[in-house]
Amino acid sequence: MDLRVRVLEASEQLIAEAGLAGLSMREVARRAGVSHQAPYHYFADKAAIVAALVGRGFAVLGDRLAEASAGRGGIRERLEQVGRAYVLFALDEPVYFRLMFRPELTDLKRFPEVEAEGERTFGVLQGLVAELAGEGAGEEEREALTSLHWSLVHGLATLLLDGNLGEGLGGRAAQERHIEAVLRLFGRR
Amino acid sequence: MDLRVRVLEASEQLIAEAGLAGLSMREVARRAGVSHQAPYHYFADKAAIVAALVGRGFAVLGDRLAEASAGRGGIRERLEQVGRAYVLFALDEPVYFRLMFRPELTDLKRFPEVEAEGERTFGVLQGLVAELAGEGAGEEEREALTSLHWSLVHGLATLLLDGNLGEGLGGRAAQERHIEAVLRLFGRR
DNA sequence: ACAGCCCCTTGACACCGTCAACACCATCAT
DNA sequence: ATGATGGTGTTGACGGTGTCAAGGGGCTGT
Repeated sequence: MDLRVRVLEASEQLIAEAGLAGLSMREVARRAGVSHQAPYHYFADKAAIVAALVGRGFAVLGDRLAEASAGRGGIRERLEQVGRAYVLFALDEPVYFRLMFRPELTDLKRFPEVEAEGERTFGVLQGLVAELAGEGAGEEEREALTSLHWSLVHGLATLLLDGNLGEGLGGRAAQERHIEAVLRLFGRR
Repeated sequence: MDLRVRVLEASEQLIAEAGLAGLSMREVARRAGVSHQAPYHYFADKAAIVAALVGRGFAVLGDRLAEASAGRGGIRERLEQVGRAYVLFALDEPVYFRLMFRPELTDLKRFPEVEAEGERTFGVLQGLVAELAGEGAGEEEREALTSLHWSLVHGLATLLLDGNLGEGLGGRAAQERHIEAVLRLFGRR
């Protein structure tokens, strides 16, 4: 099989096992069954591996958000669907989600195509918010409304993922109920 | 001067200059003007240094939140003040803020007193939200309301800090205006 | 004078990311 | 058929890291 994808898969698995700090070029090579330099034929350096994973993450999240936003219902309902999809993505794919928002690992400016993928993903939310704001809204208000929605789901996702929202939210079921409660509260406005 | 605090200050400065990934035990020792093993007399390992900084960060944030929550005005106004203080803390002390929510660096369970400091800090927000919810509210609803508020400000802080909210928010002034706009939007409910 | 402790140093080890040089092997033009 | 080429992988080295182990020097209390 293509070494390139083997490297990516080994990296993902390694992070899942040993955490972000445990990602090691040499261990990845070992798991892929090649010498410690082989991965360098496909990735310029460690940051490039991370960037590739981040790109994948953005793609998957983008798809999920697009799917959620394409559902039936009014703008508010669809926006809530997108928010739910965002938070659930973080819980489903903790490795990707964490990687995507850990700028000290990648400097995405070095990888413009990944950055572009990120903006495409973000665009889904942005478009929906613009629709909600209506034609008459000024740019500033639209931006604030976007930040409001994004901040809420992003904050909820990260806090939940890092276990900061109390120990009562141990199981997946409790987390999902909590997400629903928060979204419902937010939607009542 | 106490080597312990010199180590902490060198660490903080080093992170500010070289980023979280740039924090190195040996470089810290070098900057403190001691041998590479001297810091180990005060900190068991690298994670212990980070934990000490995190504790400091929680203390400072806790003070700021307490101050903000003690102002005049109704619950809603004070809650907004607390939210503002939270986001501004992230912008004022990016090193601390980032450290505080990067669990792969510390495993706070190893440092219960730091964890406790964090919970104390969190308690400020929690208390205020409880007041807002009123006596009649159930535990679940109170928790959801807490998460709602915390998620919003936490998400806003992290997205702003990582430069994810668009390039137009380069300067501090623009950031503060944006924060106000988002908080105003959120408060209108 | 001497034992003990605190603070610190020196030295080693395994591991890391990455540069440089080389080996293999399929492809392809001659 | 041959020889050059280029993609794919190797081995080896370098300087850096975190941390363990051992020792050293100067107070302090006896």
